[in-house]
Amino acid sequence: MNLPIYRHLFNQLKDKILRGELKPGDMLQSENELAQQYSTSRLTVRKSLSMLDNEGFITSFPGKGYYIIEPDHSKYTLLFNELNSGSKNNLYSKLLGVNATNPDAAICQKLQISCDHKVVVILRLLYSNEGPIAYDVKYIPYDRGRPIVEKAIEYAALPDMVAKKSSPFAIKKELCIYIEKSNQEINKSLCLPESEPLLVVEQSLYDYENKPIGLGKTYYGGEHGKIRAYSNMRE
Amino acid sequence: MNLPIYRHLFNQLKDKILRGELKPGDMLQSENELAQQYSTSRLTVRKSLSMLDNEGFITSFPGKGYYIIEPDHSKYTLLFNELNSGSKNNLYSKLLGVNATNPDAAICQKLQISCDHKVVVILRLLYSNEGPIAYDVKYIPYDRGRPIVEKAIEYAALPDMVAKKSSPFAIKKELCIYIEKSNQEINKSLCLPESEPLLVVEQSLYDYENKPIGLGKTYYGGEHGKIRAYSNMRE
DNA sequence: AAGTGGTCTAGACCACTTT
DNA sequence: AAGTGGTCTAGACCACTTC
Repeated sequence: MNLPIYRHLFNQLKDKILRGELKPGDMLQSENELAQQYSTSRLTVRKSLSMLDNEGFITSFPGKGYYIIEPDHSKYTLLFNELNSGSKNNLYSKLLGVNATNPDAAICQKLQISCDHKVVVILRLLYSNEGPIAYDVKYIPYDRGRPIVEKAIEYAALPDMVAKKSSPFAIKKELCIYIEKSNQEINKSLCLPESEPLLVVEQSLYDYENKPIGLGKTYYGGEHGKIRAYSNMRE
Repeated sequence: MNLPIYRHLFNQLKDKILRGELKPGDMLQSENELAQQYSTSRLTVRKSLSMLDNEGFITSFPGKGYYIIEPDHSKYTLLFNELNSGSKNNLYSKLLGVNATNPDAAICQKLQISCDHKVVVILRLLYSNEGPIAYDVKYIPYDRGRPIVEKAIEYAALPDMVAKKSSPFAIKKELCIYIEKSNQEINKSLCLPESEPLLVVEQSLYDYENKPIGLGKTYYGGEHGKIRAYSNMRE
């Protein structure tokens, strides 16, 4: 094993917290006390404590000390990629159509453009070996000399479609998950009964100045419409 | 302003990454070079770099150097608390009923208990000033001398209901979001048309040994069924 | 052999809180 | 005044990669 000292101290403290020996509100020993106890330097202790801080277990107040935090039970991590739908490993994409049109008012509003602004609309069907999984629509404002690479249209996820001169880190993303009434064309493409409601994952992308640069709507039907999120302090 | 040195260096590097001056795959200067350039010590430089690492911008390889990461575009943060439904600040809770029963097979399976195991079922209606928002059901296995505080039943979120002797950090949580066919009783409670489908947020809680300790299902109808998630490297 | 990051020491000064 | 965390210095040795 031979863990570094800071790792060892980190594990011990984390363990005490997970076992409930240290509870929210409790104060930790001071840096100097811990350094003495573990026969190490203050810096090494600080390394352990800063890791516990980063992982959301403790916080510190100058002149006072370190305290166990009240955990935030409402925070989850959600992994979403329309081309990599969780459980299904082998997800394929089939291009149904591409065109530049004036979309309806709701889409224009979300993209913060006027109604006469041209928008590239990309329609795709996502399917596995067992059949269709989802119907996918992208709306990308057609302007600013932002080229959309041909290859990307069929096989790329939205963030990669709108990849720009600037940094991929500068993109801000939002998801909104909701039910949409059945849509004749989509339900047909997904081999679903006409009246079946669809689970929509709507993905909005914004650039560095918070301008919308892309909107994606992925429609899931039946058993495929399960979006998962998780939260775990233990790992 | 008078920022500490490590903060200053962190901001400068983060800025270069966000502006695209440093792209994924690029290598950073070495710790020693940066320390010289900024007339500071290696430790101070390392502090800046470890912060960039923590925030997912860079990674390092011993003997090689620091590299800009390819950002993970599929990761989102989702905030969910059945009693604090995002936009609506004032959310009230009305207890509809509590009983100990044997729930159906699907619930038993999710709770990993046999079908004759008693389960506490808590039914609540969540509403704002403008009317009902959601219908909420909790299933809590009735055993192990886990007391459920009376006050908690009406006004607590699931993680607080199953608060235990052990630590609140030890709980593992999962969410699953999906559509469920309309339910006569629920739709009526939510003042919805009989046939309206419902958006379900299913919350599973596990203890330190990965044993299920609680299951919550929150049913949203119509306009209230919008679950949001976000991702932002810029903040 | 030289350079890189990973770990660690033994100090120092500061602003802050507590007594 | 004494103790706390926040910042910082100037070293050191190690394992690793590159040349």
